[in-house]
Amino acid sequence: MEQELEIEIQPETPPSKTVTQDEVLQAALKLFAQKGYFNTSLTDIKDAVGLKTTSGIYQFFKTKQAIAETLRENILDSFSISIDDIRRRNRKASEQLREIVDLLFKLTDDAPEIIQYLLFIKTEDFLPESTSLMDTAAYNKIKRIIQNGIKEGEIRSVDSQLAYCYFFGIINQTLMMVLNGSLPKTADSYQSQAWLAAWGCIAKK
Amino acid sequence: MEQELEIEIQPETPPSKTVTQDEVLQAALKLFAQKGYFNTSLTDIKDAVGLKTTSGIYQFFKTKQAIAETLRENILDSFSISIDDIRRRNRKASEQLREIVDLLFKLTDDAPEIIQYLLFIKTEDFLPESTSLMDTAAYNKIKRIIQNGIKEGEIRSVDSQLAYCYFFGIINQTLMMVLNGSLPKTADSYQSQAWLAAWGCIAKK
DNA sequence: GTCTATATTTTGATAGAC
DNA sequence: GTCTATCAAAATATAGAC
Repeated sequence: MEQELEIEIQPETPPSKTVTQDEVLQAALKLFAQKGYFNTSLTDIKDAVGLKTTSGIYQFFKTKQAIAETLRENILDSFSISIDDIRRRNRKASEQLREIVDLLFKLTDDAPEIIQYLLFIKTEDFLPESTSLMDTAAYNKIKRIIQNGIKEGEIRSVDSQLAYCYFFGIINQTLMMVLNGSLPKTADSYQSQAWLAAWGCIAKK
Repeated sequence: MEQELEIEIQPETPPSKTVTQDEVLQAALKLFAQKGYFNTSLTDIKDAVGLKTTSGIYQFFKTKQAIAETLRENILDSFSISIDDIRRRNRKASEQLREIVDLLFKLTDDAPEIIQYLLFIKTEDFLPESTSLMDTAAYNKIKRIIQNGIKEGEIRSVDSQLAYCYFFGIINQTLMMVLNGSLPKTADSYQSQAWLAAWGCIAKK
C-alpha cells in the first residue's frame, strides 16, 4: 500500500517581510476600489501586503475603518493641494477648470483606484462621520473657482451649485463609464469632447 | 437598601402579525437605500417588518442576496415597462427623453428609495452576477431612443454612448445631489433647468 | 515587528415545536 | 406561518511568545 503523501500546497508562502504603513494603505486602496470596503477583509489586505496574519496591520491602524479614514484624508488632501497649485498657475476660471479636468482624466488612466475612491465610493456607508464631499476643502475651492467665473462673466449667471452639478455631472459620468468599461477606450480619448460638452454647458455664450 | 428593580424596557413588542413578501421587499428597499446593503442585517429587516425573528423571512427568500435580486428585477422591469409606455405615447426623441426625465424626477420626490436603488447603489458589490445597468432592457430602450434621435436629426451626430453619458450625466448628478441634500429643494424644482441643460448638450442646434 | 493562538461578536441560516 | 433554540462561519480584534 502506498503511503499517503500529504502534499501541502502552499499557495504562496510570502517571505515574512517587514511592512510599512504606506504599503498597507496602497493595498487597501486597491482592494477597496476593486471589491468595495465591505467585501474587503483584513485577511485580504494582509494577503495583498504579504503578511502571514492580520496582527501586523494593527500596529498602524486600530480598526479597519481607520484605514479607510486615513486613505480618504490623504487623497482629499492631495487633491486639495493640486487645486491650490492649479489656481496659482492660472487666472481664468476656464483655465483652472480645464486643468482640474485634465488632472481627473489623467488619474483615471494612471491611478483609477484614486478616482474610484474619491468620486464613486459611498464612503458614508463605512465612515459614518465623514464629511460629505461637498464639505471638503477641495470642493470649496472648486466652488470658488466657479463663483469667480460667474463674477468675471466667463460663466453664465446661475446658481453656482447648479453649475457645479452640470459641469461635473458630465465629467464624472464620463469617468465612471470609463472605469466600469461602458466607454471602451482610455479616459484620455474622451477628455477633449467631455470638456467641450461640460464647459459649453455653463459657459456664457 | 433598595431593592434592585430590573425594568425590562421592551423597545416595541410588535404584535406578531402575518407578513407578506411585498412587505419584506418594501422594508428591505427602504433599508438598503438608507444604510446600504451591507449595513442592513436580516435583523433590521425583521424589525422593520414587525417579526420577532428572522426566520419568517426565509419562507420567501432563501438568502439575503435573493431579496436584493428580486428588488432589482422588480424595479428594472417596472422602469422598462414605463419606457415602453412612453415610447408608445410619443414620437420624437425629445418628447420621449423629456418624459423619462419627468418620471425620474417624480420618483426622486415620491419614492427616493427607488431612484437610490436604481441609479446610485453599486449592486455589483452584493449581486456579483447582476448585469450592469448598461446591459438591461431599460437601458437599451433608452439607447435606441437616442440613436433614433440622431437618425432623425434631432440629436447631434455623436457616439450614442457619449450622448447618453452627457445627457444622463447631468440628469443623474442633479438627482443625486437632491437625494443627498446638496441641492436643498425638491427634485421638481430643478427639473426644467436640468432638462434644458441636458437636452441642450446633445440637441442639434 | 511578526508570529501563534484565541477571544469576541455578528450575522446568516436551519431544525423543529407550536 | 411564526416562534424558540441553536448552528456555523467569518471577521475583527487582542494577548503574549519569539
